[in-house]
Amino acid sequence: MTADETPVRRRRGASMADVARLAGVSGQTVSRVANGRRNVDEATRDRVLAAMREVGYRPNSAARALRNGQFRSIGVIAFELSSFGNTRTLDAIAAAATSSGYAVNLIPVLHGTPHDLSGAFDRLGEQAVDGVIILIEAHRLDEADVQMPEGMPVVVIDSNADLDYPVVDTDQAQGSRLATEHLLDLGHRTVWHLGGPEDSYAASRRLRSWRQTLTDHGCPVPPVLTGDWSAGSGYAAGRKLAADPEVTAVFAANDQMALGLLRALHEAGRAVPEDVSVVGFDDMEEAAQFWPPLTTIRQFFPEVARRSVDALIEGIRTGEHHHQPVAVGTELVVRASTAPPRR
Amino acid sequence: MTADETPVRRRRGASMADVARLAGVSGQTVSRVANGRRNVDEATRDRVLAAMREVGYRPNSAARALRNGQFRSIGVIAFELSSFGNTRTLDAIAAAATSSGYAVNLIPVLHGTPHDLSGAFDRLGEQAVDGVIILIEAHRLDEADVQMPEGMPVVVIDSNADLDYPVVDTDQAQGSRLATEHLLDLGHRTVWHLGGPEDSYAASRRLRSWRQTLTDHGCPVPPVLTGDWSAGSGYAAGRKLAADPEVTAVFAANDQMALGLLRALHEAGRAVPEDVSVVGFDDMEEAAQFWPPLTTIRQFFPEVARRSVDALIEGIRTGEHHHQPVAVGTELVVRASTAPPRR
DNA sequence: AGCCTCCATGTTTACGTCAACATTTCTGGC
DNA sequence: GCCAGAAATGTTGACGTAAACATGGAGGCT
Repeated sequence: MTADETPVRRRRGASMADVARLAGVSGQTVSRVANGRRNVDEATRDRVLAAMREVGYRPNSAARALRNGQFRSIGVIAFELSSFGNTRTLDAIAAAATSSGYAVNLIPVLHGTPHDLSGAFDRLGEQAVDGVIILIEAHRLDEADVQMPEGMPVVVIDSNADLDYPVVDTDQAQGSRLATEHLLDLGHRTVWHLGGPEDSYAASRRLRSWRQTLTDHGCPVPPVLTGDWSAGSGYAAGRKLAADPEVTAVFAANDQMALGLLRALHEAGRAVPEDVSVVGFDDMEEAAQFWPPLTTIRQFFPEVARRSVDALIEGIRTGEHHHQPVAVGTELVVRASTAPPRR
Repeated sequence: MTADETPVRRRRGASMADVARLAGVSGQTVSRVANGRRNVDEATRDRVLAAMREVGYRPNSAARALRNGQFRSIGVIAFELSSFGNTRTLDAIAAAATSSGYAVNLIPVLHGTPHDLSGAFDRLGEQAVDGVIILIEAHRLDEADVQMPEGMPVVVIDSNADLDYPVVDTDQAQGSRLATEHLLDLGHRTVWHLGGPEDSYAASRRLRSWRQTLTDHGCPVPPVLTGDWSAGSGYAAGRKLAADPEVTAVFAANDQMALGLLRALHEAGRAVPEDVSVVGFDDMEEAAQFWPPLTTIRQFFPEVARRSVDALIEGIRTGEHHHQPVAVGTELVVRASTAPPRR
């Protein structure tokens, strides 16, 4: 946090005034050219453009933001990029925001950062952003030194839908059902589940839908194993599953845990898919190269990102927001890790 | 790109003037309190702080930036976050920058984006950043619609060292040597290499060092296979390697390609590590859960990020930069994918 | 007491941009 | 050739902040 006192020797760039002087026009005319206004004479415009090039003029976004009262920038609050889904989503958000003319401010959540005394404001309030997309579990925000300034437009990804913010997310329930039914359709008696952390809404919705699907099909509901999204936790859980000969089909709540699960099964000498079928969730790029290649549920991150950015920009524009949550569908990708149960 | 014309109804927040009025002091005193200056009476400070809280005052970063001539924000130009290393680095950069009081602006490089007509300035120039960290191959910048404004401090990660910018990076050569020598030490006659894309400096340095190491040890240098960092390309290359019984040890230029390589070897019925030993590079979190767990070269991304951010801030402060490239060391992590060659 | 210093606080101003309004120049119609 | 109206261009001011400078009062020293 260290507010640094060292003064900065900042060579300011050329301003509109400089361009105006050189082109022999008023600053306002330069402004008009810079903003692509139509009411400027062709010859004048060319002269101004030339002057701009000559002095290397760049609009000062701070002045612009001050004048306009908005930054043309959106903040993305992310906890850990290490999670595959968040990374993909962030990437897609950046692309979507850029194509809409917005910059992206990445706001990491650092816990345990005792905030600097004097300033009574939180980090987010100081950020130069017009709105925020929250990419982490909402409840984590409480632990952190970030709190939502009043009146700041917000869109939430991966959270429960009863928040007072618009929510955009993958349709977890649909994906989960797809995965579970795929295994049941292959003839498995039931499907085990390796869930994500309990404080994740995405994880709990996947879990709920898996349970519901089993119930709908009249299948017994085995006990749930819980991981933390990491491959390591998938391995730990996998060792237990591998030891149980009853287990013939497992739905892991993400691909990374599925990877650890695969390792545990190999180690225990249980063949995939002959002895045990495995389905993941996400369809990360590597999933196709797992051994065996992983059957999984594909998420459409760019779509989620596009919708989120659009909803946020809408909120910024109007100051209002729709409360219908947006759910983006998923797709089952069948690969070699699933097969009918051995006789 | 669509520069949108829709006007925005932006409810401005409280300004210093509002706080000043409420606290019965001048705006300047509020400014002093907000910036933690010492020369303010205790009682006055408390009164101002209370007023701030009451009106929900937040400093306007645009005005601040305009006044100070700097944004307290750094830009990170990244091409694709999908690459594991870049993601980790970005994450670490965000943490490091935040802890130094800088915000992070994510600037994706979108190719083929014809820039909006009127504005003659490039995207980066309009970004509200004091400096830039380039996370992509420098030559890609030429293809993109981003060009470096003159006088903008820059730090480059993963590039050739003869640029006019400070370069911070993992010590690719050292890591590559570690990997190669580990395999040679185990008794392998030589080591094959599955390289990254040719236009990557990191890849070419890993390749060069691998070759040098073999030469130093008097080992034959097998032909190089080239991938594009993706697991899929690792698989494609792996199929060729798996078909050659001469191959007993492979050094893949990153873990993702190593994953594809492992799959290809399994598919071909060649046991790892009994028939073929494999070493990766990166030590991504999943590497420990590959089958078999992958021996690999660990990179220290937080260290790279910390150094980059520090160097950039230094450049922002002084306007100068050191040209000594910074190389962050790596570490060999031995897991189950490597063993002495079968007799 | 007289004077000087230090410190809290106030006043003025500029940072770069652009909306709003003011002014000038052009166009066309009669 | 004159005038209305449109189009091009100029002038003023405000956005919120903080540096520079100004003021005024308390306390210390001879």
